[in-house]
Parts: sequence; C-alpha cells; structure tokens
Amino acid sequence: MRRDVFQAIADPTRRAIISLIALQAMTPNAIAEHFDSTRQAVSKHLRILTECELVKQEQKGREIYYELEVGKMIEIDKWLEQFRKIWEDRFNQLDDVLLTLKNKRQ
Amino acid sequence: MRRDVFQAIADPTRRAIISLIALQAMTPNAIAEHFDSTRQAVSKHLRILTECELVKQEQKGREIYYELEVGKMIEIDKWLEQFRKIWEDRFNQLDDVLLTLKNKRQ
DNA sequence: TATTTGCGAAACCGAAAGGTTTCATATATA
DNA sequence: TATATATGAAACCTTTCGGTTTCGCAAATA
Repeated sequence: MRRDVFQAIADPTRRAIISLIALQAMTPNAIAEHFDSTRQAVSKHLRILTECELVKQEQKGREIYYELEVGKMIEIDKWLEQFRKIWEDRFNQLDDVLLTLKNKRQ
Repeated sequence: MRRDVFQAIADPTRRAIISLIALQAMTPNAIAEHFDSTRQAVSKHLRILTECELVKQEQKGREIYYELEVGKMIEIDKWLEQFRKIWEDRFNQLDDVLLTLKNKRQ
C-alpha cells in the first residue's frame, strides 16, 4: 500500500479535511459534520493522513483530536522547488532578452 | 473522471515524467526508455497530464514532443500558500517567545 | 450498573487506476 | 510502392480507492 503525501492530497475530501483542521484540531465527528459522507469514511481518510504523518492524534478522554502536522507539507514544497527554479529562470531569461534589446537600441 | 493537478501528481511515475521533461521536451518513446513499463503505459500517463494541462504536445513529423507547462505547477503552490502562512506564523510565534524571554532577562 | 456516546476495524461493493496486449493510422524511409 | 517506425486508442485484467453498513470496545453519563 503506497502511502505518501502526494497520494494523500490527491483526494479532494482529504484536502478539505487538511484545510479544516489547519485552523484548529478537531474530532472525527466534528470533521464529519462538514461533509456529506459518514463519520467512518472520514475516519478512513484520517487513517490515511495519519499513516503519512500529515496529521497527529491527541486523545482526550474518549475523544480524539486530529491536528495538522503542518511541517509535513514542506515535502510538497520541496518537490515544487525544482520547478520554481525553472519558472524563475524563465523570468530571468525574459529579463536578458529585454536587456539585450535595450543595449541594441543604444 | 476527475482530472486535476493533484490527482495527476499523485502517481510516482507521473511525477518522474514531469521531472524528466522539465529538463527538455521528449517523445513518448524517449520517455518510456526511462521506465520499466511499456510505451503505451507512458502514453496513458501523458494523456492524463495533457488533460489537466500540465503538459503540451508539439508535433514534429510523426514524432510528438511533450513539453512541461511549468506554469500549471503554480496551482499546487497556491494551495500550499495557506499552510505556508501557518508555518511562518509558527516561526514568528517562536520569535515572540524568544523576545519575551530576552526582555524578562533584562 | 445500564445506557449513551465517540471511535476504529472489518466486511463488502462499485468505480477508478494503472498496467498489458492488440490494433489502427499516419509519417518516414528503403 | 512496400516496409518500418512513432504514436494513440481500445479491450481487457487485477488492484486500489472511496464509500457504506455492521460490529466491538472504551469512556462518559444517567
């Protein structure tokens, strides 16, 4: 069973859960109220999010609060890094072109 | 059939393809040489990437060069924005704590 | 203590994913 | 023109996904 951050954020419900608990830790029941699907379905999503460490649990009596591990999101950011370079290079190249044009004009 | 950037980058092979053609546009055959699976499998991935506009085609005779639409990656970056705020706030809070400690010491 | 509440786990189901093999088609090339 | 090459599409198969219903268990509460 593959279980990484990219697969975790592929599902729109899971992305919504992530955004939701980013604001404050919540119990499965509280989270489920925001969606059409059952608590158990949400529970499954939470299991997946937990497995790839995007979320951590905090037990309080019989309630379990799920909290976002925001640091884990950096993994996605890291992967984007390689492309960020490209799209910045693209701007730099544009700058070069503009500069060349300017110099030629002189 | 859901087809968005997040679903597209969920598959590790697709991520590898993206990284590969980020360097230079390539034909399906050339891409497939980098993987164990068949050309047809790669072709399917390319179709998915094309559908969500992460990739564009450029026909040259009977060859088709696939090129990364690097700008589309910004969508992921945008989604990350909300969390970037949180993890920066966290650093700021840490700064506040350190500042308070420093002031108390004086 | 009996009952309610909050939760995860298991069994099940239809749909989608990712792969392969086979085929059709268009463009090079001998 | 006949053949080789580059490619996408279709049919098919197995595994995974996302959901539900049913169940069991522990903690709160009447």
